[in-house]
Order: sequence, then structure tokens, then C-alpha cells
Amino acid sequence: MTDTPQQRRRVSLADVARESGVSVAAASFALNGRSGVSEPVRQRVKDAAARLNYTPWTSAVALRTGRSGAVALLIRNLRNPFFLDVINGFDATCAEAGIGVIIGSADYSSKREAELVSTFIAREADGLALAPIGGGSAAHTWSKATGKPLVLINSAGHAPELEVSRVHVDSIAAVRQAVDHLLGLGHRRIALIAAPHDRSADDERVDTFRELAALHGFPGRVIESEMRHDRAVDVALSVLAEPAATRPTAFVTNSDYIASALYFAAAELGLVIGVDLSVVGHDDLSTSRFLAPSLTTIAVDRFEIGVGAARALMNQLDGAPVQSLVSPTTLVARGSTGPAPA
Amino acid sequence: MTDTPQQRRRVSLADVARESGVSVAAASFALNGRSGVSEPVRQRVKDAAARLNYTPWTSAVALRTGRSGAVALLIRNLRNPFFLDVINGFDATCAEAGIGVIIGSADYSSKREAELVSTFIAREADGLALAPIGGGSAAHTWSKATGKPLVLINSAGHAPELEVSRVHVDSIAAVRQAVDHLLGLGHRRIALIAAPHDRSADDERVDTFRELAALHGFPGRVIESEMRHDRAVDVALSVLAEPAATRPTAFVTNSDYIASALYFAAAELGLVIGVDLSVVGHDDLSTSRFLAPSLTTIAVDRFEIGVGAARALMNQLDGAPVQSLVSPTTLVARGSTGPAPA
DNA sequence: ATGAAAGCGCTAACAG
DNA sequence: CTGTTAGCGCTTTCAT
Repeated sequence: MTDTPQQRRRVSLADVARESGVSVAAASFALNGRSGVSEPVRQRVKDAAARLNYTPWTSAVALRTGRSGAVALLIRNLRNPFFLDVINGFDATCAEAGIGVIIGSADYSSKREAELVSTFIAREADGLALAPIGGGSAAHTWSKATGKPLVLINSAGHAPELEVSRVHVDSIAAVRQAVDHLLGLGHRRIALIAAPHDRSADDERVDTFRELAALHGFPGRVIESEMRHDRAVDVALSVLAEPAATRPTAFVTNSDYIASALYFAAAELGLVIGVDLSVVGHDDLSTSRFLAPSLTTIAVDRFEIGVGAARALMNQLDGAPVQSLVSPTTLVARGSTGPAPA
Repeated sequence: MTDTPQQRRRVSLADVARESGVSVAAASFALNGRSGVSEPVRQRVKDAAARLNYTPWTSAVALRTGRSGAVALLIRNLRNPFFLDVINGFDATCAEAGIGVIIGSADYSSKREAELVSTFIAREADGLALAPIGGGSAAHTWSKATGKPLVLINSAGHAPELEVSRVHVDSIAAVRQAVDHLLGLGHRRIALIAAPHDRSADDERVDTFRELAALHGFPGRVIESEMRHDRAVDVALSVLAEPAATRPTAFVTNSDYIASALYFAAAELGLVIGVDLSVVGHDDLSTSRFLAPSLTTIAVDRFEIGVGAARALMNQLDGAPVQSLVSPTTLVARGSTGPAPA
């Protein structure tokens, strides 16, 4: 049933110009809302464009102007539902402004991250929102190569020498809220689970945690783990297999996603969460309150992070200066945290 | 700290040609691996390109060839984690082949879906993987306008007149497995929760369900709900508020995401899942086994769906004919389904 | 085997 | 106010 298999001729500006009896240049001016064209002509061109169902050919515009009309969003990974709402907020905000979005996931690989930045440069993305991993080279590559707007997501201390917009959750407050909550329950052997240091994503959380440990005099143990769920389960299994007398009684995680790895490991070892060990998540995913036991976690407005990143980018495109947005956090106490075991 | 604020000159093919002392044409031939250029020259050009860190300018290539080197993935929504793994599989497969990916979410809006298809056409995506909502106009628009490869995801009966690749979970088997399981537990008043008919996403599930109801002589009630979580909660609340003697005792849902809305409503109304009502999810998200009670669900390989869609697209780009992939499902019985209440 | 030149669709000078 | 013209970086005839 090959109705019209031939390649459809694209309708070009020239077609619109011919249809409305003006030059291509005039048509371009009319459609782009620039002065130098009379109102009746503008209307005529617009009508013709609508009639022909004309859509500007993005690659031609990009080639000519160096602007693609799309911005890029490069995130750390696409397994953790955290980023879903970030993407949603970002996407919705850009869509509203008629700006295209290109999404890429580095999947926690520096190599992939670098590749994607190159791709975005080659595709002439007009701006980049980046949740970086690695040492900041991606951010530098982008800035050096393009000079175009950049906003860093969830990486407060990242590439401090770069004067860019930043949007992130208040991770200092988040760690403090989690630790305070656990100290209040009598825990002393508290551990923080964080991404490997060379991934840098959790530097600020680690620093804050260490400061709090020093301040309150508890043994602040930092456990590094790859952010893949199965890897986190392995790490959790090995820590929970340590002698009960010395292993941590409470865990502060960087996401509900990773927190669920502790549920997995605990189930495997016959340990009861909320009793044998306490767990604090981060993100408050919609399913977290229905876990058994329900997960104590740090609530953040993920959608707002995405919106903020998009806005920062678009403001810069409009010539506004760089800006920062720190999104507040709230601890939601539920069943996964209980008194420290005797 | 504006180190080099000026717009960096992009390195073009002309630069590479000059650097290696050949013409642009020769350089193009050399880099694209076409015959008509001697081996020493080819090597010289490649070296020069590497030295200058040359990357082809995508918009110029696209303008000239009509191929952007990227394929598009248009999904129904980005709230349900189901699509996360689909995206991952799709993305990973394309990345491996050096093909770019443009992702868009229709967010269950036909209008948005149409807009995105237009965008993808204008951006000259080389192929489209589409999980459609609405009546199939998006698929037609794409095919008519471009004649380029199209693969339909999770919409077996969608636009049957279109000869395109299809990749989907075996939703007939999924519904059958769920219903059989519930019948085995003694349930009779079984309800199916589905997306509104005009969204068409669940047509096949609904049809199968109705057939099974007729076959086994149980009252097959179909409850339509928007696929937004909060809307699903509202729907669940109103159904569960019906008299216990007549309301459904079991629910078959189209996703774990929507199933959790029933958890929410049940908690609100003081009903116990697995006792007062049974719930079957769909997708087996990683958190589903930790819900309280753990969720009986239909396991599907989401990653594989994404991989399959990408492969089908790339095969077609290489001239292969359209193909179909039906991904099998497995019911995982857990705590959310129990014997029908007396 | 190599180079010159045309042109993809569009925008931005410039000329009328 | 409007039309003519020159490219953006690349691929692809067509000469050489």
C-alpha cells in the first residue's frame, strides 16, 4: 500500500515567496517579524506560508545563522527516575518557548559525556544544561568551543572558575537534615553512600558529611559506589555482611534509587530496615512512600530544577547575566529510619 | 575570568584541505571513505583532520544531503519510568552505531505529538521511533512528509494500513496472564484500567480483556483514566468508594506506575491491598517488589524494546525491509494479589 | 586521481 | 519599503 512513495518535495521559502509574489528576502523578513516590510505584504506572506504548510528548514537556518533553535540537556544517567522530572520540567519550559530540546545521557561515562558534548557542539545547540560527571572537562570544552550559554545542574562546586549559571538542590542542607535526623534517633555509626570521587557528582555532599562528622564527633564513613543499581546492591551486601557490632547502623544515600539497593541487600541478608539498619533516601520518588517499610527521604522539587535550568539558559540567550538557583529540601520521616540498635 | 571570550572560529573542511594541501572535494572523499582518492592522500587528510580536531558541521551536511545523522524517538510520556529503559536501550544502540538521538515526549497530548513530529521533520531526522497516542495521524504525517523509516512502539493495532516496523510487548499475552491469575484466585469482578480510548494506546489490551470477559463469563469492566498519576488516584478513589458488594475486587493495570495510584487510594480509604482488593501491575519496575505489599506484575524487558526499535530503524536505513518484534511477558506473582474477598 | 564549481535553503548586506 | 546578491560548510557532478 505504497500510496505516494516518492520523496515529497520540501516546501521552501522560495515557494512561499513565489506564492505570495514577493522576493525570498522579503518573505524571510515578513516571517521573522523584522521591520522593512509593509503590513499588507507581511500578511500576504504569512497566509501563503500557512496555506503551503511551510516550516523553515532547520539545517539551513542553522548553517546560515549558527543557531539551531535547540538547546541540549546532558544528564548523568537515565536509570534513576530522578532525572525524569528534571527532563519534564526542562522540556516543558523549552516547548513553551518554541525551543527544541536535545537530550543525552552520559550513563556515568566520561568518555560518553565528552562524545555527547562534541555532538552538541557539532549540532550547534544554542545552549547546554549539564549535570556533569568527571573533572569538569565537558563544561570547559563546551565553553571554549562555543562561548554559548551553559548551566550546571546539581554540581555546586564544579568548575568554580567558570562563570556560568547553576541550578541545584541544596545538598548541604539535605545532608545536614539527614544526619540531624539520624543523630536524633541515637545513631552514631552513620555512613554516607556516594558516587566515586572521580565522578565528582557528590563532592559537596561528602565534604558536608565529613564536616558534620568532625563537628558531632561521630565516625563519618564514606562508602563509594557506582551508581548502577546492581553495583550498589553488591556494595550494600558487602557492608551489611560486616559484624553487627561495627558496621554502620544508618545510611545516608544520594537517591531513593540507590536506597532501594539497600532494601534489596537487607532482604537478602535477613535484616530488617528501620530496625537493624536505618536508611535515608533522597528525591522522594512517588513510589518511595509505598516501600516496605516506607522510605524516609529528602524531598526535592525535581520538576522545578528542570524548569530553572531551562529558564537560566533562555534568559542567557536573551542576553541576561548568569544566575543561580538553589532548590530547598525537606526531610520526610517515615518507616525506614528508627532508633539505633542497642 | 573571560579567558577567550571571542567566538571560536569553527574548523571547516576547507581548513583540513588547506592543511593537507588538497582540494575540499578530495578531503571530503578521503574522510567519507569513498574511492577516487589515493591511499597516501587519504592518510594525509585523515591526519590533518585529527590534528585540527575537525568535526563535520552537521547542519551543512544535513542541508546538502537531507540526512541529519540522527533519529528521533517520540514517546507517550516521561513520567512513567517504563520509558526510561526504553530510551536507554534505544540510546545505547544508536550511540554504538554513531547515530544521534533526538528524544521528545508527547506528554499524552495529541497536539504536542503533532508539533514534535513537525519538529523532527524540519530537523531532518533520518528515522522515527514512535509510541503513538491519538488516531495515528502522527505516523501518517511522518510517512507522507518524509517517506523515511518509521517504527511503531507498543501499538500493535495502530495504523494497520501503514507498512512499518513494529516493536511491542505481547500485550495480549500480558492481559491473558493477568486475568488467568486473578480467575485462579477466585476473582470475578475484575476491572481493567486503561488509557482513554481516544489515546488508543491500550486498544489491544481492552479488546483482549473484553474477549476474555465474554469467554469466561465475568463482568469485564473497563475503567478509563488519564495516565497522569494524580488523575489515576482520583479515578481509583472514586471506584474504591463504591459499595464493597459490587465494586471490582481485582484490577488489571497497564503499568506499575498506575498501579501505585491504587496503593495510594487504598491507603486513603483504609483498604488493604492483597486482601480487600487485588492489583496486577505491568512492567516490573525495580521498586515494585519492595512495595507494601509487593506488587504482582507483568515483567517485560524494557531495555530490549528500545534496542529493538533502534535496530529496526537502523536496518531500514541500511535498506532492510520492515520487521516486527514482539517481546514476551511473564507474570510475577507477589503480595498484591490474593483470594477474592467472600 | 584530483580540482573547480554548483547549489542545498536560508539570512543579511546592500542597492534601488 | 522592496529586490538582488553573496555566502554559511558541505557533497557531488563534471572537467581536467
